Amino acid sequence: MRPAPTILHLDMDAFYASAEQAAKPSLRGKAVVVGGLGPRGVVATASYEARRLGVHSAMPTAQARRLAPNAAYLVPRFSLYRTVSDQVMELLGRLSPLVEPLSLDEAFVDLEAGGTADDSASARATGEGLRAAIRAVTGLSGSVGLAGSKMLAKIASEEAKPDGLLLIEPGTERELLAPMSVRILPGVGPATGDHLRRAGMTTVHDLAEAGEAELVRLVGKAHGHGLHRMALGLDDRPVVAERDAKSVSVEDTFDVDLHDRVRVRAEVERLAVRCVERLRAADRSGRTVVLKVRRYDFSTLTRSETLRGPTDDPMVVREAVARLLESVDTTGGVRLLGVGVTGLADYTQEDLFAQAADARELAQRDREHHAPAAEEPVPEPEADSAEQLAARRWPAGHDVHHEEHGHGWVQGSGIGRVTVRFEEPWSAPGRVLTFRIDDPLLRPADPLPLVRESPDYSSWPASLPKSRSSGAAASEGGESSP
DNA sequence: TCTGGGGTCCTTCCACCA
DNA sequence: TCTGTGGTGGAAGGACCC
Repeated sequence: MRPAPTILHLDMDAFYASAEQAAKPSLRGKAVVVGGLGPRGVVATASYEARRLGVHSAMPTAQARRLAPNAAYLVPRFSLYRTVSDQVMELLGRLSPLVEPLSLDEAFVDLEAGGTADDSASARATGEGLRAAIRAVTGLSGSVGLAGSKMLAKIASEEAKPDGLLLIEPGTERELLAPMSVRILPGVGPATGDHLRRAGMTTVHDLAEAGEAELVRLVGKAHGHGLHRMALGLDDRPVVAERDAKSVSVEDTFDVDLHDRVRVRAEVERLAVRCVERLRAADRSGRTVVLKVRRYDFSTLTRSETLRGPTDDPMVVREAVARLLESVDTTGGVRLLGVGVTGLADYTQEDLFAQAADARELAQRDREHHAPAAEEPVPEPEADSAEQLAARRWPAGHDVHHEEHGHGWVQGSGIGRVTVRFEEPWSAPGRVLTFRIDDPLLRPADPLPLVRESPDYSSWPASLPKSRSSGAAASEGGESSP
């Protein structure tokens, strides 16, 4: 029996950029690029207006600026996106206990498990209801794909974009997939795509025809087997609600390559502490410590060390990465450093005190053999320019509050000045004023909700929404917009 | 042109052990 | 005792995803 199309895939449209446009009336209908704004930044999301100019995610921001010099360039505000994401996920949770989030803006839902759909008609109605609910509650649009499997539901939502819904009727999968590029299949990226193309396979039809043995020969056992099944439209992976993280890591790309070995070591230890903070915040510990180094030529290497038991002790992780760094040649320069912990557990081993002592002893011996720590020159912090200081204090796109002018956001900063546009998500586009970066009346502010009058969806999806005036507009102080 | 950050999974190689 | 074999765990790298 063919499965009913009751796997739903939701994908919010240009999520970060749309959230920024919803928060900033003056950006609606304009090209907006959200991503890293430094010399080595890349685009996280581009609004559809920016996409028309050729800007897309993962593109270096410098290249995007050449293509779209007049676009608004903003740094991501994850706290805002997480708030909106929570609202969306909460709505999905009403449809089924089986919700599998993939990221802040994407999730699978098993509608049949939730009893909210059992055939094409009910699935379509639920999908349309969901899109309306998301728009009402968050002010943003999402695209919905419905199919009998995760793979097809995801392809459907991709095809439905932007702001649409597509249901793939059972029985039509192979026909639909056949002419599509192999790149549509999950797990086929640039490398595998090239590999397959060189073997003469460019469409899903080509893969289905090639047969499993040939695909296994080309791309390996696990991948080849999966690829062949997907090319036939077969995918029985279940929607999995809870997924435990398997690793925790932090990494930094430096605006300028690091050459000073002492500075490299200091950065690695700083990352180790940050990594452990994250680990502890998640109430986890880990056994394998990983150091990642990307060199000046973009070559990347990793070094790892497995401890006797899991740890969440910053000292232990710091010392482990310092040992790992010893085996890495950093002459020529380092562009990125990362520290991660894998082999996660919910406990730490009692023995770890001993382990920490061992590590300290090792480190001590190490120092005795090398230059004593106390005599190591402390890396001189590089002097920040006034522009860097301003950009750090007033990041582009972040909310601010001015005692006289009310709520606004940073449009730009530099040379001791910060430019603010005063507007709220529900106001008309506002005016722009410039202040000194140390203006005492200006301070950073929390994002405002994107929707002022949030309708009551508390009994959704069982009944139609009733209008309600919510506390969503509780802006600090409650000033009206200028 | 010049490539982020946070993850997952797979493959290969090697050492160790029975 | 020597040699082959198969399993397992760790290390390293690569591809992919959002």
